[in-house]
Amino acid sequence: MNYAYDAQEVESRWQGRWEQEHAYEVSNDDPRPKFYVLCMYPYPSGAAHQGHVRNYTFGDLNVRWRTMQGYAVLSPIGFDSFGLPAENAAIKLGTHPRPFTDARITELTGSLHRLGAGYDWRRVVKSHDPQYMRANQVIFRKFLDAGLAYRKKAPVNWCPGCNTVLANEQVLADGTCERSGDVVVKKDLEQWFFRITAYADELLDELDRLEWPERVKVMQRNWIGRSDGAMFSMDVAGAGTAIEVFTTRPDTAFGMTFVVLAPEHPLVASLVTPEHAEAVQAFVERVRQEPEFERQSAEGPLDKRGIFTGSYAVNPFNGRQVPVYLADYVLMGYGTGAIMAVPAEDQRDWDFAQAYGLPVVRTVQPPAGWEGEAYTGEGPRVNSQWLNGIEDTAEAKAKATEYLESKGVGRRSVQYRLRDWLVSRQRYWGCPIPVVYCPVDGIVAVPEEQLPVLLPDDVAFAPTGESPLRSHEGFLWATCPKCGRRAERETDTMDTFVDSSWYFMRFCDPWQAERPVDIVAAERWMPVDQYIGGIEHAILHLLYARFYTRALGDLGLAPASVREPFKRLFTQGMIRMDGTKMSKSKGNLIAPEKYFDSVGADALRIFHLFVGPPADDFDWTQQTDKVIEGCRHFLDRVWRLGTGEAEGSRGTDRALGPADEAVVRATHKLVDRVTRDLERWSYNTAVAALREHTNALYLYAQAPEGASAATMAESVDTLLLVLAPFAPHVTAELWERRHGAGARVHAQRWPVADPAMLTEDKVVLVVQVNGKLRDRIEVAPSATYDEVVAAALASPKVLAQLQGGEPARVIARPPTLVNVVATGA
RNA sequence: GGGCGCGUGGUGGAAUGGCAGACACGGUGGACUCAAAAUCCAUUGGCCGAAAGGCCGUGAGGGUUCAAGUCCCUCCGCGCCCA
Repeated sequence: MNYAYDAQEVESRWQGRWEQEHAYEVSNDDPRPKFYVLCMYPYPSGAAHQGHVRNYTFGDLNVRWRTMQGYAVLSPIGFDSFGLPAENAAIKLGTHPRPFTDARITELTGSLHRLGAGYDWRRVVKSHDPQYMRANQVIFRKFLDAGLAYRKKAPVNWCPGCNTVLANEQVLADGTCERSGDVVVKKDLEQWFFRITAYADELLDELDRLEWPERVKVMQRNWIGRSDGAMFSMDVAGAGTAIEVFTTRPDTAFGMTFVVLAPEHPLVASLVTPEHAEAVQAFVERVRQEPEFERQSAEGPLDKRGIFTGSYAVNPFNGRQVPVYLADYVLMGYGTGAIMAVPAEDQRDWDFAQAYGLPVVRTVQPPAGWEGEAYTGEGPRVNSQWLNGIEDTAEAKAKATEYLESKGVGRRSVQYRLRDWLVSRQRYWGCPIPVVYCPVDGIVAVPEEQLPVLLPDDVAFAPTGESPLRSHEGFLWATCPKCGRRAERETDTMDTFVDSSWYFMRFCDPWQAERPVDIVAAERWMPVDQYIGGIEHAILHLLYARFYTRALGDLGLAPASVREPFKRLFTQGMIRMDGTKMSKSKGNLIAPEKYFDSVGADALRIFHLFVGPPADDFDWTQQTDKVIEGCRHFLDRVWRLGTGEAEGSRGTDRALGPADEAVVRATHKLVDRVTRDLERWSYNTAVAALREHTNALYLYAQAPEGASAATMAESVDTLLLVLAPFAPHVTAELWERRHGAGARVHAQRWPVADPAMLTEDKVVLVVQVNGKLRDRIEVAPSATYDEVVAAALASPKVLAQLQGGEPARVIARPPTLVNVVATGA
């Protein structure tokens, strides 16, 4: 291909200059108003892929644009450098994860430089840096002291592929590991947890205040899953024991016709009557083998999924005895592991009742003609004694709860779907949990002055499935900080989501050696004004980071005033190929380096900005290379404008005519369009406006009457200014060529359109008859209602449509539209 | 099963209830050239027509409105989240 300029030469030269000139370094006492732009820091998997390019292009666009608008922009970058792939590679290759990771970071850093992204490289944070590990461990200690970190035995998700436990958030809906795809199994293990549930209400309520995509907020709301209801106990007839149940619908309790327990409920043994013992035991055994996701799914024949225990519970509302069943879909982990079943108002209970021949008692009257099964809508209470007639569910719930409280058998209760965050991982390449187990003192945190607990380098990686820390004598054995006896060191490391839960605050002052977060610097920069990343982090990372920000603030480790880390969030679409996400593990990568070498980084950036709405997924196809070529073609045209090559019939200065004035107006319009498009994240239409203007300037240059040199120069300069955040290298080069050595386009002020120049001197009046376009008439922008109506009714095309008849009605929106309604319409 | 989102030319996509298809990719024609590449210009939703022009057209069907891709209802298909 013959290109108008040498992109590789221009790009590498400007990348060097930005670095020499410290162009995107910002000091914490910069007097300008602050703006914090952050892209989710990458896991260093090697050279950048197209997803990175897209993400960091969006970020850099914001950084450069906001800088030109006069902000002190904090634009840091770091590396999420702990994690399983490095360890798996080490096992496979017989190397160590550290040099492997460091090499990948070097590669990725190279890609980011070649993309031309403007970062404050002094502020780089890496998860595996000893300073960062120390800070992580300091935070862990504080969590432990505050009761936010605790250890308990629990049935946890074990991934046989990763040889470690996983957080609930890392298990997909089909019961497989989000990373390896293996089926996750349940194991009872002692593990470390973070008490994220302590913040459940706040995490839920304050979602409303965030400028985040609605669907991310919905996902978080669902994940937290707050249910308001009541808890109450029911005596078991003749057993001297009671079952505690949680329900969101205490108002329907008169319709309870049975009770269902989770098969692993501790009361099961004492409830089963001798004649049912054998069958129940077999059932419990079978359910234990079922993966949890199957138990929760609505599929499968219900008559195989439950069993009668032989016992009866007493409904405290009406004293009636109802049979007690076990069913696999009731889970011990939610509520109390026991539910009251009201088939009339719950579809799953209805299905169960049908399968086992249990009665149905309606307590909410469905509307006339109701043909459905369970009815969950509003209606008057029936068959419910003192609740009868109440229409409002909230009122009925409150009355039912009051009744339970007055009888001393129950109370109002709020349940969450959200569980505490399991943070232990039985893997090497992560931040060690800084505790030791002393035979006398039990769990003892490693004192702050002994931190960081580092990972030993002299370890052997073998595919045994066991962390090499378990067999490293030097690491394993420690001295109890309290009594000095020999103590065993914790060999579990922290979930890598711990690292990413607060790194954005570390960037504010990564040199702070004493504390994880420098309070003054964080007060200066936080919250992140614009956070950019993938939708796949909608729950995990974004929820953990919100929890951490609050916890650190409450413990005095971060500014208490900062409750939310990310003020505005943008979630970019995925790059897909053949219907799946483009990723290294899928082996369908199209490396950006190839395009850096051919069309250049600016063209690839323009492509990612232009190809569609940034939030939408993009399918990479055979035609994509052509589109990228086209983006380079656009930059070539800008180049020719910038260097004057395109000005074929260069006009001398002369009195400005209508054509020149049209270009001036178009230039103001360009500024207005691009600015508004940047504000609304509509980069594809912004690029369209830039291309449109470039096309217009080409035609202007070739106009037979010639172009005004001054008008041309001014318009091209403005084009370069607003293109500068999109294609930084080529605009930097052209600006310097046009304005002399040392001139910097990115140091210019972002232009502002003159509102007076946004109006046209003529507008097109659209004339419709019965809503159909019939004519276009040029009128003055100041045309009045009467004038446009008169113009429309004078139109021969309108007259032809009216066929001599009178219009029934005329609607006008001067100066652009008239709709003539003919008789009969 | 529930919730949310999305269906627009050959393709990616554009369109505060007011000209559907901006801007591109691809196609077609032309200029330049010995020729090609590159570049530049024109044209490009479908159907009828020599043209002027007309008719149809935003997943399907209905509705609201002077006017619907856009708002409302039903259905179909796809995607995501929760079950």
